[in-house]
Amino acid sequence: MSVHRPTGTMRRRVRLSDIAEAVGCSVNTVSRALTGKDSVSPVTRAQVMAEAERLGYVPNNQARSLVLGSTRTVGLVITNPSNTLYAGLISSVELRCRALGYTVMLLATEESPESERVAAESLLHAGVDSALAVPVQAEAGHWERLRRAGVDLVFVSRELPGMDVDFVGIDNEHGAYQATAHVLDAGARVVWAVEEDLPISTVRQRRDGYLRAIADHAADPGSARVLSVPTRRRDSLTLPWQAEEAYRLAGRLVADGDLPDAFVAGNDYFALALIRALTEHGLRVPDDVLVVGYGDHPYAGYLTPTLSSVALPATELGSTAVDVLMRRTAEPEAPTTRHLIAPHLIPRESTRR
Amino acid sequence: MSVHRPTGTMRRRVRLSDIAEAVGCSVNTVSRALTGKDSVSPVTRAQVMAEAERLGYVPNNQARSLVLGSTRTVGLVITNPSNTLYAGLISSVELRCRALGYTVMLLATEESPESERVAAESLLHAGVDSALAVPVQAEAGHWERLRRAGVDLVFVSRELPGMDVDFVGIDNEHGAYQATAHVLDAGARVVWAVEEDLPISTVRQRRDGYLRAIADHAADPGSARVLSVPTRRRDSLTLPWQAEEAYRLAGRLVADGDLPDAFVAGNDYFALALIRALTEHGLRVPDDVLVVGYGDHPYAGYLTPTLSSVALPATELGSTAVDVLMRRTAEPEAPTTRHLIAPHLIPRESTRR
DNA sequence: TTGAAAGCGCTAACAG
DNA sequence: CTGTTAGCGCTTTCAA
Repeated sequence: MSVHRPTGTMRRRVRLSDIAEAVGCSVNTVSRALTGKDSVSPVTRAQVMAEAERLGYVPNNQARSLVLGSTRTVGLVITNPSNTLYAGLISSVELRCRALGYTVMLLATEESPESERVAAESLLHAGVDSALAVPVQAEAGHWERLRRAGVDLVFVSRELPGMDVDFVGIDNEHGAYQATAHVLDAGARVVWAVEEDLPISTVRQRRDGYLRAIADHAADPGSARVLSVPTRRRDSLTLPWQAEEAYRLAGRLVADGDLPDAFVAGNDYFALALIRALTEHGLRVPDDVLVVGYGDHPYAGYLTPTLSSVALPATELGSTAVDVLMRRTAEPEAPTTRHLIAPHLIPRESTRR
Repeated sequence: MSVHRPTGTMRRRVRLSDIAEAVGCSVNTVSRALTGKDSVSPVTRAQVMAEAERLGYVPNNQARSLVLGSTRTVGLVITNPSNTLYAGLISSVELRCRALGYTVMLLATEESPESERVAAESLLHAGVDSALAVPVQAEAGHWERLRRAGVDLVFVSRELPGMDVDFVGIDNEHGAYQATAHVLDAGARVVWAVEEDLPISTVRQRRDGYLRAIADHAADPGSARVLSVPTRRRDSLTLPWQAEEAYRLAGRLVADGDLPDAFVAGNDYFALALIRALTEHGLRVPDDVLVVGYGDHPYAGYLTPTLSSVALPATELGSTAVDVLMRRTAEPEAPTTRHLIAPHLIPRESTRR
């Protein structure tokens, strides 16, 4: 522990007027020179630039935002940064926004409607120009209010039924369809789906995809069954989601001798937990039961057995979302759009017969 | 696709003067009433509050920041949001900041020094009051500049040698020591460490811990060996870090018949890749070789074998970091502090003899 | 307790 | 091409 001392001189922040004084012109001219307006003589501009550089001028964004009426900030409301998909989303959104000269204000809701309402409120206070949100999907009042306040909004990953808002998501129906068709192709006759018990659009879409694949390909469509895993979060941020619950679920099924030929899991955590539970009861994957995951966690290719899973293009999701947001800002009256990005199945050992 | 229409009236934002007019007092009185100053009569205050509520007043933070000279924003500079530890950090920092009335501005550097410099610049422009950063650890010039501009700074997770800055991190030396001592206790005689080839403090600390444990407990200290895995990122955001490289490394070792009794991995990805490579070559974990991971990924308890790993308290890391930051802001001249949070080993099957 | 006036740092009109 | 003037919405002196 040493004594803290501000390194160097802790001088007052440089303002336009400082440059103006140094150069010998008006504040206004400095402003125009710096913001690249053409109504400045080359020589004056050069002087201003040089002086700004020398003085280490950093524009005051508060002042600028105040007069311009725009903060060049986009809000990013995420349910859970620890979810691989959303972690990737955060990265790509930040990257794209920065490239466009926007700043990202991050809010995490942890799947709590209350927290989400507060988050929307924060966005309003912060004066963001626009926002990207993965809605918790309980209420929509705060989102409506945000838009009414002039904040452009785009929903990502999950959509809110009644709301006429741009949406960028993943084609989960297709993803689940692929996964299901895949295990059916691999010879499974009875295939069950395991999903989160959250009332969100992604879960519904996956279920639809699963059911459609069963209807299209299964020998006995009546064997379809959707198991719901309790996912109500109890506490923490760092999470084995409700892998624990999926694990218990599988344990019960095995104990009851009630098993399908294959499981289509709603996420990789579930898949892993299922495999673990099956393995502990002496069953083998893929020999006795096939398991497909969803999300293609970076771990998937290194597990034993390696896990077949549906890869979700997080990066594309994020960059597309930002692009859509920018387009919306540019053309507020344009028709609402809906983008679905196709995920793709990556077959590995867990479904190999 | 339906036509986009701003829901409801897209009215002008409500200002203090609107409230003042409605109530019949001065703007100034409204301001005092709203900010809880005591020099306002109870009745006026009530009127103001009511009117503000009715009109849906939202303070303009740009204006407020401009005059107050504070944005109540903290910058959070992270190398990689997809890293489990940092994802947890993001959540907990956001949570704590929000509770304190601060907003989080997120920047991701992707381990690039150049990107980090730009990030620091962005913080300056955005006018954050303070910042939390996981430094890439190449240069420090931009951090110095940030502090000189009056931005309070706290390094998280990794520290920068020469800089006299508050630090909140994990006691990796201790973590690696525990992991190493654990496998030694479990009967391993030759234990090797596998680390990332990044020139960052965490890697160095883990190596130190490993070496100290070997010196303390190993039958043959000369058998110590530290393997470095190339981690230079080539492209993407979604990453199996360089699990691939670790996998190759292990493959080569097996091919050469050059194996220890146990591996102490620098992260869980490495551990998983090692296990996979060993398994593919007919070796078994833990029967033939023990493997300990680092980070305790939520998956760890569901792998086969379940993975022994060192759990890192991400939540505590984040909340402590914010607390330290706030303390620094409150007392700019206080001595620099250094907090180390203890991680703890979670023994599982991969090291069970 | 309240109001008038000034100003945070910047940009946008409008003259010159 | 440049300077003057005004004002973004808010808080803070300072009088009344």
